[in-house]
Amino acid sequence: MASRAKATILDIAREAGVSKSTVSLVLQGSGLIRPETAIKVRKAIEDVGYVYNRGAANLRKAHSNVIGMVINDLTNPFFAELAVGMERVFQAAGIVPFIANTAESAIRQEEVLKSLLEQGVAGLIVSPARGTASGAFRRIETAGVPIVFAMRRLPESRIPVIAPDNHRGAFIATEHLIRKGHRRLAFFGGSSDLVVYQERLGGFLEACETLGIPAADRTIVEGETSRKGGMACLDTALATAEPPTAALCFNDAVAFGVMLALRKRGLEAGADFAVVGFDDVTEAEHYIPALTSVTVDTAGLGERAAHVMLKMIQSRTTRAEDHIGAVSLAVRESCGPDRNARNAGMGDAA
Amino acid sequence: MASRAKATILDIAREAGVSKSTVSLVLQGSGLIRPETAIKVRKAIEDVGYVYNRGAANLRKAHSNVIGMVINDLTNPFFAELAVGMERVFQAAGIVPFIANTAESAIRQEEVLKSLLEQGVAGLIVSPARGTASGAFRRIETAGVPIVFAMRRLPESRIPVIAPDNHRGAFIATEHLIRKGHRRLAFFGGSSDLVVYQERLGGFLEACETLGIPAADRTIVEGETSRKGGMACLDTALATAEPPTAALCFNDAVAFGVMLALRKRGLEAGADFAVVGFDDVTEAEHYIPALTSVTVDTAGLGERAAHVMLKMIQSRTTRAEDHIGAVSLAVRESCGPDRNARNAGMGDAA
DNA sequence: GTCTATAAATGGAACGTTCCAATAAATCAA
DNA sequence: TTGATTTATTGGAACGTTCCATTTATAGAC
Repeated sequence: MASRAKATILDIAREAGVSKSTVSLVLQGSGLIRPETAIKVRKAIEDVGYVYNRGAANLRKAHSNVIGMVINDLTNPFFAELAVGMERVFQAAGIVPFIANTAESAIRQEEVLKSLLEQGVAGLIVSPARGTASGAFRRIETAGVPIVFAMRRLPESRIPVIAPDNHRGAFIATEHLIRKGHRRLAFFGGSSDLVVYQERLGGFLEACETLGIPAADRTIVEGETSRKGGMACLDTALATAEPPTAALCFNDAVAFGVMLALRKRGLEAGADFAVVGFDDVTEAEHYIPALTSVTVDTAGLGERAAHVMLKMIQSRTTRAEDHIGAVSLAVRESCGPDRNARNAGMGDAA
Repeated sequence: MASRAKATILDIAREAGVSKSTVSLVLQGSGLIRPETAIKVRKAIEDVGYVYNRGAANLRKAHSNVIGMVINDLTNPFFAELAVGMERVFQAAGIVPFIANTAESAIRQEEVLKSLLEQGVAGLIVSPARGTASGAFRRIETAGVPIVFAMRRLPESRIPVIAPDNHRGAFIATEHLIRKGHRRLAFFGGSSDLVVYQERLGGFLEACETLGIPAADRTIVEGETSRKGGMACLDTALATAEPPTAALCFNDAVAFGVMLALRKRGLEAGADFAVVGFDDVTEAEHYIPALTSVTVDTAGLGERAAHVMLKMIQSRTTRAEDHIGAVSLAVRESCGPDRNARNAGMGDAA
């Protein structure tokens, strides 16, 4: 059925009895072409089953309308939501973003970035993988390709970042736990090689400091940012001499893991141990018990990142301002009623 | 910092004091080049900050090493798992697949496919959006681009499909419910414009037929394939004169919704109403109560699809066999103990 | 020494577009 | 009619690669 070699602009020209330039003009929707000619050409395009060769075109015009979106963990619904937010604005701009997953591997990330660059992307939105080397984006910067980081940043990079206010989010969540009457607090999950971790842990520590929780009453357990990691964190923490009564988790996945581990021990989140998550994925409010979590407006940040990218491309700059999104606490069931009211002082001996 | 115009193969040639052909050969790892020359060239490549222009290359060689993955709902963890399975095998083959999301919109899907085609993809793995027109892939077929469907198929298309055995999955799940003693069964969620729906519903109906559940005791409620859809289905079903005591759900998202709605009514999945899901996403076993679900080995199907694609590209064919994956039932808590044992006959009066 | 065989490197055409400068056709003013 | 202006259309060079056919250098056989 299909013709041997794929049709080109010249085949169309021959078919329609015009020159290749005319066809090109029609393809670009130029107003310089007489309507009847345009119709004739469009018909020929249909007839020969033409598909536009963007690679050839880019050779001349060098701006490619492809935007790459590099995501560190596609199976985390949080990032899927981020992606969806971005897509909304790109779609409106007539752009199809290509998503690539790095599965939290710096090596894979390098391959992915290389491939995207070679493809001639117009811009890159990246949530860097854990353990990304500090120079990993040098190549991209010198290539002059606009790039923005979403959700995560690199230690000393000058690349613009779109992210939630992690410090404040952790602060208000911790404050909430303390106001509920908890005196021995934990911070679960994540690892210190992530800037986000430092920000969130920083907020936690500042709240402890400000509201009078001594260092001795803080338990910090690093761990994988997954359900499994959360389960391990709880086990570790409860094995200590003076176990915490509440935990702020690095993200919701960790929090779900903690709640799971609690249930395995016959304890219940809310009643026996307070749990707060971070990111507020859609699942959080449907969980049993519903998870109290720091809302970061994921899709909104995605939209924001996309807008910034569009602006950078349009103004052919490689610089942009950071954007730190507002956060709030969605209070649900997983940290239970006030501890003071229920059994004041229990466990405050230390 | 960055040089004005981006470096090309000629800049490298000048820098290294060789011809452009030599540089090209080095780039392709040809053995015809003297090692010392190759080293010299590679150094020059570094020095000028060269990035390979795959578009230009494809203009000559016309096979592009890009594979597109078109997915209908990225926020469904089920599809994310599918994507991850595919990535595993593509990565091993040194290919970076680009993922694009259609968000279940046929219009968006058309844009996405067009863009991918223009980019010159070597192949396409597609999970078609709901309501895809029957001719939507004609263009791609005539362009001679290999394409396979994953998870979903189109009514009368000849494009190879990689999917689980939906009919059998639904059959064994239904059989399980009947053997547990349920006599009034429901099928929740999905809509008849999806072939998958017809397959799953078909398995449900065949099991009912075979095991003696009369049509009058079957409740079929179509609905969105989401939590929300599942909640609505339960409400509808329980409002009937002779409500069902068990339901097979179109997928896990629907099942989660059903369990949520049960809880809202003070009922519990397992004890008061049996729920079985389909797809067995990782969340299923962590849910409370853990969801009984039809396991389809999502990641495995993803790998399979990727392998088939690779083979098609390699043998430059556009045809391949369908692959129907084996399924099994992961029995967990959401359909409770045997109904016969617990309170035999209750509700069997009708 | 020359002659052949092999190894290494090269020039040039081609790929499918875009876009500039140029041409051809149509319209208008005088 | 002639020239000037506007409207439509067109040829050709350029974009950055690959790859074929050559050329040049190196080595081996006589």
